[in-house]
Amino acid sequence: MSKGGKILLADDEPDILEIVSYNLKGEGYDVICAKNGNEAIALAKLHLPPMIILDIMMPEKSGIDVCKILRLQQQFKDTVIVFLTALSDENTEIHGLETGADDYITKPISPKVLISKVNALFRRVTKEDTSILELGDLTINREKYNISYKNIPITLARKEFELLSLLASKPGKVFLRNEILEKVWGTEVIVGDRTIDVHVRKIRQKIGVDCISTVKGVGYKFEML
Amino acid sequence: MSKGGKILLADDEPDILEIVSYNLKGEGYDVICAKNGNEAIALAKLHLPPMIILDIMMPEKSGIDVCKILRLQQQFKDTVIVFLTALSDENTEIHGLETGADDYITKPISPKVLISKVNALFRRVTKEDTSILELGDLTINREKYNISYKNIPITLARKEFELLSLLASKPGKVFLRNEILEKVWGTEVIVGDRTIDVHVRKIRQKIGVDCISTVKGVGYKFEML
DNA sequence: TTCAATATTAAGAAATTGTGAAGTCATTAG
DNA sequence: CTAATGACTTCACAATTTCTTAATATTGAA
Repeated sequence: MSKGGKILLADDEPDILEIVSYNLKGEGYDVICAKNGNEAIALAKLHLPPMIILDIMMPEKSGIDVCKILRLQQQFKDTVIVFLTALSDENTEIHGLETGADDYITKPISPKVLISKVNALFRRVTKEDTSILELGDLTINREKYNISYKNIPITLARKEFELLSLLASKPGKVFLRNEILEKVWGTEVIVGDRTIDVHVRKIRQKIGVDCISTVKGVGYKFEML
Repeated sequence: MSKGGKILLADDEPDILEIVSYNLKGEGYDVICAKNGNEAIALAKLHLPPMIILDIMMPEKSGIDVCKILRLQQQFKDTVIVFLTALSDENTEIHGLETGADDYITKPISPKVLISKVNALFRRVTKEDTSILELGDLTINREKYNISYKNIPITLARKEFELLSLLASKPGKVFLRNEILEKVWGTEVIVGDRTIDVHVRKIRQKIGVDCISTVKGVGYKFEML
């Protein structure tokens, strides 16, 4: 499942840039790299990423300086800013958080910790309250991960749920097969042509009412009849 | 099923007043109705309800005005204020939140969403019973760090307790494995894939009833069956 | 009618979770 | 100080469910 979030990463050490960006890309993030503080500020203004990871020790401008400068601007009010800091320097860590950072990651960087933190922070900003969808007799509860038709609970497997959830998020809209693959399966996973059909069939079968209609040659759409 | 909470509801449309108050009363709330802004302020001062639902477009004083006025007074510092707003006007929504509202509900009003939000907000205010959770025959005492099933005390280890406590804090909600790791173990600690399962098994074993259900590929949820 | 697109089916691949046993670590009792 | 205990984690593999594929039938738009 593609997360599709942009992350601006700034560090003067090419190795760090390389390893961190590799890991984040593997998680589906869009990574923009900067080699120093000034470049970071310029790219931040250009891309307005929801998350910025800054090394503290950088030429031109330190991560702390960059953070201070960005925080002064309204458009970076809600941006998540994370510092990269050497393990030894605890004072800097504290200093960083006081400056307006949301978290910090200590070097040497453990890919697992990095990913875990980034995911956690990202989830915090992307929390949508679209948890309950009501569509006629059909109720989809994203939080409870279940659906019910005429108040009778129906169990869907993960892919089925995500597929239905996607289609139902915009009733009437036709989702192209590509679009569905990208959002439910992600860009990296390749599956055969018939996979979507099979899932659609299972959903139709389980719900018992045809709320998904086929638009031949185009895609599928959710439609309560 | 009386929750015993008072809610002040202000709207100039009798139909809305009717339908919202009907639904809230059905949930056990005490509803006080006001037909305009001034009446809302007067009734708020009289009853001091823990929650106030305000339509934005009202004669005499708009919901936003009412909110501003109330927020200036110490006694409404912790009152939960929710706006009713027409779906179209997104700017107003934002404006509302900036004015000091806690949430907003868009028209047309879906009873389920309404109730769900009101319950959630009410729960947030009524934080007192955070320490003792009662879920059917299961009682979780967060303060004493122990639980009992059908009045028989059961001893859980710390991680087990925290895990159960987390899941039970939102019955029905599916907690992703990531979410669980983050909240019980923290972002820094990395544990293997099977760790959560093992703890879940121990909890199931000790309680004897399967109150934790697996949502394959997603996570776990608490559910008294 | 034609034919590419979609539906259907069943089977087996793949992924995820359950389980028992064993190992590590810290704390406590003797 | 040492052994014993219990909490926590890991591992290997079993059990289960979910997902995908491939083969065939059916559909519907041009």
